[in-house]
Amino acid sequence: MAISFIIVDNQKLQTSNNTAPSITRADTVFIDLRQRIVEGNILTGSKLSEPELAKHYEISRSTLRDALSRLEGCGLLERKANIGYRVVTLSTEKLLEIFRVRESLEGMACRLAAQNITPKQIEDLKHLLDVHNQHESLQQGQAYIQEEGDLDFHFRIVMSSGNQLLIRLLCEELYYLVRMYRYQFGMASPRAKKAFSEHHHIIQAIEDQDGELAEILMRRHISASRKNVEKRMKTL
Amino acid sequence: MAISFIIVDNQKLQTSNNTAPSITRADTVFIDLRQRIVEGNILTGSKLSEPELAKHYEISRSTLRDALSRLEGCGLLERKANIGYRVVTLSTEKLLEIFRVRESLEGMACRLAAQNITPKQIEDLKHLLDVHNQHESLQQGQAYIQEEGDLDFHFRIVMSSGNQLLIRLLCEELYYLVRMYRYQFGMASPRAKKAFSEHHHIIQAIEDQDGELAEILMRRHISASRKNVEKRMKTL
DNA sequence: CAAGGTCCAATTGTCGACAATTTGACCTTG
DNA sequence: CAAGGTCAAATTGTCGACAATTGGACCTTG
Repeated sequence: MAISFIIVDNQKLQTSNNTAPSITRADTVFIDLRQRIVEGNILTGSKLSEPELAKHYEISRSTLRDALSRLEGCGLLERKANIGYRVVTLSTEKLLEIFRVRESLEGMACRLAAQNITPKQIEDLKHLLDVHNQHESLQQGQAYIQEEGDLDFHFRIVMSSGNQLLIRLLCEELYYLVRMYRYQFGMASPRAKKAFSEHHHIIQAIEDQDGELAEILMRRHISASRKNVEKRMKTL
Repeated sequence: MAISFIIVDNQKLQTSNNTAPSITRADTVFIDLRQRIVEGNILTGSKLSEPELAKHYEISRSTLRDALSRLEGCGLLERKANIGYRVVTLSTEKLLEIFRVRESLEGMACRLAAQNITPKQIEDLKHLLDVHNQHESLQQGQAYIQEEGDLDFHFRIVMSSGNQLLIRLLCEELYYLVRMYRYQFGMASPRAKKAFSEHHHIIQAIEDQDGELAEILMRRHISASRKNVEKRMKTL
């Protein structure tokens, strides 16, 4: 049921090289706040009260501000001098902007993955698709899982690109925003079956080490999602 | 002589909408530290001593840490829990990663600029090229100015894309890293004349509203720089 | 009643001090 | 001499308090 191991894996990756995890109080608050924001438990666009939050977490404002500044770095909060932090406001325009950035960055990630991915990573990707396929046939319409699975797929491809900068920009920043939109806009895509097919073709291109094709396919895949949103936007 | 108005313009853009600039002490330290890091006055890879820096700027550690956390958000500093902040270490591998990301993001920026740019912005771009051309013919070999001018060109195109996310990722984060590499690796490109020609073609495609071509040309332009670095890397 | 000014409460920015952790020197021990 | 332990100095993490700024209620004034 719970497919989104993303955050956990992400954390592990950052600290697995060192001997000690070395988790700090600001870290835990950062992670908890991030989840609350992404899942919409803290309302979009709302202003954060530092005294209130500090009391809630039973920490000092200094520690809280440390966590908040990191959330700003992820693009989940905005800050104005002498006014404070606000949760970013979601909008269809911003969502379309994210699609454009993802289209270019993940296209490149595919191109690089085609030449850098390991056999084991390919097997894992294929296995992931199988799992998704089973879930899909068992309980079709469960768009939530489908969407989370989709992001998991994209996540792994980016990780396989081997480009640390790409990984940071997408997996540690943009994908949290993406998840935030999915939670709060609840976009149950009617593209489920098409998306499966597209994922399959993308993996095939990567396995064939055809980076050029893999990039094109991924860009089309994301572009189709964007157009889907644009279409729905016009009907409203 | 001084072409890099980039930072100033950048600041203005952020605060021009509000009535008050509302500059804070952490802001000034942030900006000053950013410049010192980019220009290499603070050594790459060196560890920052919070007490020392706080004393230097005559501020408290809290204020300093505010500035440092923002620099971490820009990708100029790295932080480890209980150990502290370090200036990022530069490497050819990382530089190549940046080129890959720029290739994809700025390609998209060009595509979008082709459909969103205003006539005035086009004129300004052409004027900028003229200025660069004059500087080039007057004192050829002054690679420093050429390189700064090149980044200025890229900067303006991204600004013309109209995509706020792209603008933030490139103009407010990645370009400071790029400038850092240029200052410290001092890559006097032998591509000066070619680059001029390429810039010209890119502007033409944008003016013709041919987004597809503009993207291809920009990607080639950046890809050529990357290959240039890769070639040099092998000869060493 | 609208426009503007004045004040006070609340919030953010900044500070210095203490607690927890790391680092390195020094010592012990096999 | 190498490996590991111990301890102290230095550094980072965290805290609570004060200063500066903002926001809004209330009042004044045309």
